[in-house]
Amino acid sequence: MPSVPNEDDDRTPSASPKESPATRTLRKVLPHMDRANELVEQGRIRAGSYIPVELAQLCLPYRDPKDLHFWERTNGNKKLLIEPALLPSRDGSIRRGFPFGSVPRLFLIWLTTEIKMQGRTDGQPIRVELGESLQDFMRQIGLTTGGGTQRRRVMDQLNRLVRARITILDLSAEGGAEGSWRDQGRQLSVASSWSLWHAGDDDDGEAPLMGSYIEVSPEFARSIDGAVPLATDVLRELQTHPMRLDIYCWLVHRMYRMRKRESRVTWHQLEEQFGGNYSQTRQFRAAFKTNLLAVRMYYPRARISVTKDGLLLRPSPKHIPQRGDLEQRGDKYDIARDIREANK
DNA sequence: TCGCATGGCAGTGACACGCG
DNA sequence: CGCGTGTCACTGCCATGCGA
Repeated sequence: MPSVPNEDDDRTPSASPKESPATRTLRKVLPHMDRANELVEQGRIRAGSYIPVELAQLCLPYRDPKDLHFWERTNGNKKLLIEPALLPSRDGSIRRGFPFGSVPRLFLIWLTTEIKMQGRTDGQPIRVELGESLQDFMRQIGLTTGGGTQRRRVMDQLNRLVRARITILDLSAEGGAEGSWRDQGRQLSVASSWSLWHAGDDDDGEAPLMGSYIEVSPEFARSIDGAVPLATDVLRELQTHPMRLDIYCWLVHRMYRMRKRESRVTWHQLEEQFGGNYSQTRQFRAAFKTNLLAVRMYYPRARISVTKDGLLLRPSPKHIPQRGDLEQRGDKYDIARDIREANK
């Protein structure tokens, strides 16, 4: 990522010049505008990746939840529950860890896409090879190749994701008489078995993922029916922002499935779905608006308005044009309109 | 109640260096 | 030459506190 040189020595935050909210929002999202317009202009918004519907609606942690016993997110009558992975160390000790950040999100998308490409529907176990090497794999999921730090992080997050217990609860189950109630849900854990080489265990330090594979759990394999199509080029642009990845997947899915004339989502609902652990709703609101602004640059035809109460969604052309849809080219992004809305 | 300023913490990327 | 490791700067998420 190119870093913008600063004229003054601004390592001391107090020395930074005063910025209006609009300027700050602009500074955060403007780098995306040219790139977004380029992708739309060149017709490069096309399906190349997929994500299961449940995971487009519910979010993994942005940061390490550390010692939490479980992680939960709610969207309408669906709840995502993640129990931490139990991670073996070389010395035989076990530690707990949640998958978090961009890596597991991108990996889930990559995995879903791989399964879809295999096109298997015979119900037999699906085995996904993780690539010739870790670098190869990282290129596939759009992570820039870096040094050993990056590779270790990816391996760590893969282990966390593969071993974590993921459950989708259905909260719509009606209550019975005398206070009785029904609990309904299903497992969505990623793998039923796996074989992962750890970089540190390699004798020569080469090709740490050679021979690594994941056998996809039947539940996860089933979840890719009707998976949401995403544009790989957009994912690459948003990859360093987990919240933007979540908003992008959710927005594409909502517009993909939208049947009603309009749909409203309150700030409370958005916070339950996307919010990290903000202590105040207004803090979440500010962060969400900025990130939504960045995402909308890649989906300029999404008819979405930010209101005092939340979001107002209207039926929109699909993000990924399908056969028969009109070409998206030529749709320029109206940044002025969205800056106004983001600062409402 | 809300917007805003400020700052801490943690994750991430770039880079230099050492090693085989 | 490729990989691992450590360091530093940058960035995003989030908290605290103040004033309108």
